[in-house]
Order: sequence, then structure tokens, then C-alpha cells
Amino acid sequence: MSTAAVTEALTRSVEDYLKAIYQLSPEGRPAATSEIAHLLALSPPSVTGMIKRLSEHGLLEHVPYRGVQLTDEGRRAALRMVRRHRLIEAYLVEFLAYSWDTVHEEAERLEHAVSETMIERMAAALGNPSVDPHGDPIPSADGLIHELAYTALSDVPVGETVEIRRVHESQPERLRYIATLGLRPGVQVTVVDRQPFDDLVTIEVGGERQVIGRELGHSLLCAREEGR
Amino acid sequence: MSTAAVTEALTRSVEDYLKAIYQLSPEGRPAATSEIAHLLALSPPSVTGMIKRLSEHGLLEHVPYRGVQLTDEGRRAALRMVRRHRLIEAYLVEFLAYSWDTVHEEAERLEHAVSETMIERMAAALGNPSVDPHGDPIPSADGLIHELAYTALSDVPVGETVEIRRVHESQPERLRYIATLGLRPGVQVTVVDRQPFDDLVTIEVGGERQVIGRELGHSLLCAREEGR
DNA sequence: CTGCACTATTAGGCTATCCTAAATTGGAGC
DNA sequence: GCTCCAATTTAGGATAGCCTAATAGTGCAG
Repeated sequence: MSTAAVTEALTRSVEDYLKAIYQLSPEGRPAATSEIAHLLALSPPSVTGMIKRLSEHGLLEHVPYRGVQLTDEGRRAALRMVRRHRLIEAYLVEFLAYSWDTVHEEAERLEHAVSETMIERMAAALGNPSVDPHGDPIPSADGLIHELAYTALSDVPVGETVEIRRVHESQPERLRYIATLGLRPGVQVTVVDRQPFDDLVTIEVGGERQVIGRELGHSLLCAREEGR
Repeated sequence: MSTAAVTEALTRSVEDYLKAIYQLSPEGRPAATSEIAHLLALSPPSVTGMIKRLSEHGLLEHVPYRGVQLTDEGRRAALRMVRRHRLIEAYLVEFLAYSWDTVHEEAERLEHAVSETMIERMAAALGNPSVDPHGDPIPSADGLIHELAYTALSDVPVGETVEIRRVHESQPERLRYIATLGLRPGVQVTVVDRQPFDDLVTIEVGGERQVIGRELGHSLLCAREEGR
């Protein structure tokens, strides 16, 4: 049953597909061929082909023309990759002086190469952290992930002060920009104004006022009135 | 000319071939197809096929039926892999509690995945070491390697006391055995007897007597009468 | 100087993964 | 209920690597 081990090693490509599908739909809603193709920068026919193979191997369920969903086994493999990726990011930032805008690319390659042993040693060296440098939760070794419900900065009411908990972004340029604004997990931010359209919000952070656009506002996840 | 950068990234396989050829003949003597095949656990025809591709790419010179030699460019790429491998081994032993019999396998995969940046960060964290945990020299970032002339334990005269400097072995079981004998770089050993055949030597190390066979005796490289 | 035992190469195939161009399908809009 | 567009899948092809079986070259023994 679902506890059955993934005996044969998965290829790099397969690991990438599974992780992509998980990221497109952590809740299990079907993911579209074109979304997967876009995320992995591949052509749709290539994705269809791989989907077929993965379905045969029982890693996902495919309803033609409707999309794919991970099976339990596929989900387990995907979460394993997410754990690896996030722990590697955390390790590189903590011990090898990486900044959060450069870790992603390195982790993207290492996640396929590192042994289970090494991952657990890194986790131990870090004190088994529950989140990575972006605030994203790290699945446990047995495949459990604890997603907290945060509010996007774009949805925070005017006048409220919140704490940034998670920066959901992997593009280096954007992360660098976010960093220059002084925004990172743990920082307090007050929403002082909001435009009627385009989800534009004005915030105050570290004594400075900044205008945040739609995309950024949706990437910055905040905790409201915690323990207050 | 020879300073030309290897523009396109090499594949994992290509990197393995180049490293193997370098290891079979660091001095540049031609390496035989069958030796390469044996070292990489591949069939000879596969090796011939790859040799053809690598020659076309200018990474090695092939004289049919006679063997291959690395070109300057091929040698540079090979030394780059050797540097990576040995630095990774050193890093894992120093910071992630690996023992010298388990690092090889991990490094074998990581050497293909790690960025130049990460390699240099690891080197810096280690204080730019000149040798790895087995005592093997680490090529510099610009591709220079400083091989010291050591004497194999099998060739040390009876009665002499030497220091083990390098343990040239990658098989875990053998390394574990060597470790149980108390043999590792830096240890003092006295040769107390020698059999007429099979290069059998009896040594005294840490107050204990041990008999060392031919293969082991050739893997243990020693420094004689240093600074005496 | 010839034949034999290796070693090396060529021939022919397979799998994984990717691509472009050509069908096909599902559902929105009339 | 039919048409048509966009999304998807099928068709057909390429490349990197690897394999086994068959052929060819090398060099030593007689």
C-alpha cells in the first residue's frame, strides 16, 4: 500500500516533474499539462509523454485532457524533494554564506545529488529547522508538512501592523529587490494606504514608506495580530 | 589556445570519463580502452564510442588501437573534477561527520552538482587545504597539482620508521580495515620484518605488530627520514 | 613470417528525454 | 445544438549513453 518504498531510484527529470506538480497544486487539485510545461520550461508534448510514463509507474493519475494529480507515492516523492531543497537552502545560508537570492539555483542541482544521510546530517547541523530562509515550511523526514495559514500583504487592512513570515519567491532579482526594501521573514510592517486598483499597498517598514505592487504583495505572507 | 575556456558544460558522463583517464595516467601515458571500461564499469564498445565523441570535442587524442591521452583542455577539466572530489571529501569529513570510508561515494555524486562558488566556499571554510582526508593532494583552482614523491610501505627497508602520508584507496571495506589497524596519514610505523615473496611486510604501529600484504603495502605511501 | 589470442572497433539496437508539426478534443458562445 | 479556439495529445524525429554480437588490428610465439 501507500507505505511501499520507492524501490528504484527516480531520475533527475522525474524528480523535477513530481516536485513541479506538487508545487502547482499542494492541495491535490489537478495540474494542467501547460502549467507543468511552463514551470519546467519544456514543450507540452514532452510533458504529455512524461505524464504517460509516470502514470504507468503509479506516481500520478492522469485523466486525458483534464490534468494530473499525484498519487500517494508520487506525493511522497515530491515532498522528499521539497524537504531536500529547503534544507539545502537553509544549510547554504547558515554555513556557506549564501544569500537568499542565490541559494535557489544551487539547491536546485544539489537536491538531486545528495544522499539521505547527508540531508539528515545537514538537518541535524541546523538543529532540525521547521522553515527555510524564505520562511517556507520544511517537510519532515517522514513526509509531513505543516503549512500555516498566512495573509498576503495585499490583503492586510489599512492601519494594521503585521509580521512578515514567508517570502514566496524564487527569482533572484525579485528577492534582491525585496531585500533592499528591508523585507524578510520576521520583519514588522504597517499598511498605511491602499490604492483602489491593482492591489497597490503602501507600507511602512523600518521607518520608510514603500509602495508594493500586486505580485509582490501576494508573495509576502504575513501573520496578523499574533498572540495579541 | 590552451587557456580557452570550456564553454559548454560537460555532462556527468563526460566528467567521469575525463577523471578516469586522468587517474589511469596522471603523467600522460596513453590509457587503454579496456582500463577505462573497467574503471567505469562499462563495456569497451561504450568507451570507444565516448572516446570518439571526446576526441571530436578536443578533450583527448585518440590513436586507434593504441589508447587515449588527455589534451590540455581535457586535463584541465579532469583536474577540476579531482579538485572538486577531494575538497568535497575534506568538507564532509570536517563538517558533516563523515568517516573516510564513506565520503568517496557521496563525493562521487556531488562533484558533478556543486557550483564553482560552492567549491570555493568549502575550500575557504576548510582553510584551503592542500590534501584531502586520505592525504591525496588537492589541485589548486587554476589546475596545478603538487604530487609529492612517497615510498610505498612495501618498499620501506626493514628497521626503518616512517610516517604514513597518503592512503591511496577508495573502497570502503578496505579503508575500514586500514582504519582498524590504526593506519592513517600522520601515523608513525616501523617495518620490523619482510617476507621474501608477495611483498609481505610486518610493521609495528601503536605498539602492535601487523602483517601487511602486497596491495595494502602499495596503497600506503610513506615519508622516510623527514628532516632528519 | 604466419597464426592465434587478445584488445579494440564497428554494426545494430534499446531507453530516456527532448523537440516540432499535425491531429484531436472539450467547452464557451451563439 | 453547432462551431471554433485553445489546450492537449499523437506522430515522427533527434541525441546521449549504454549494450551485445560480429569484425578487425596487434603483437608474440613458434
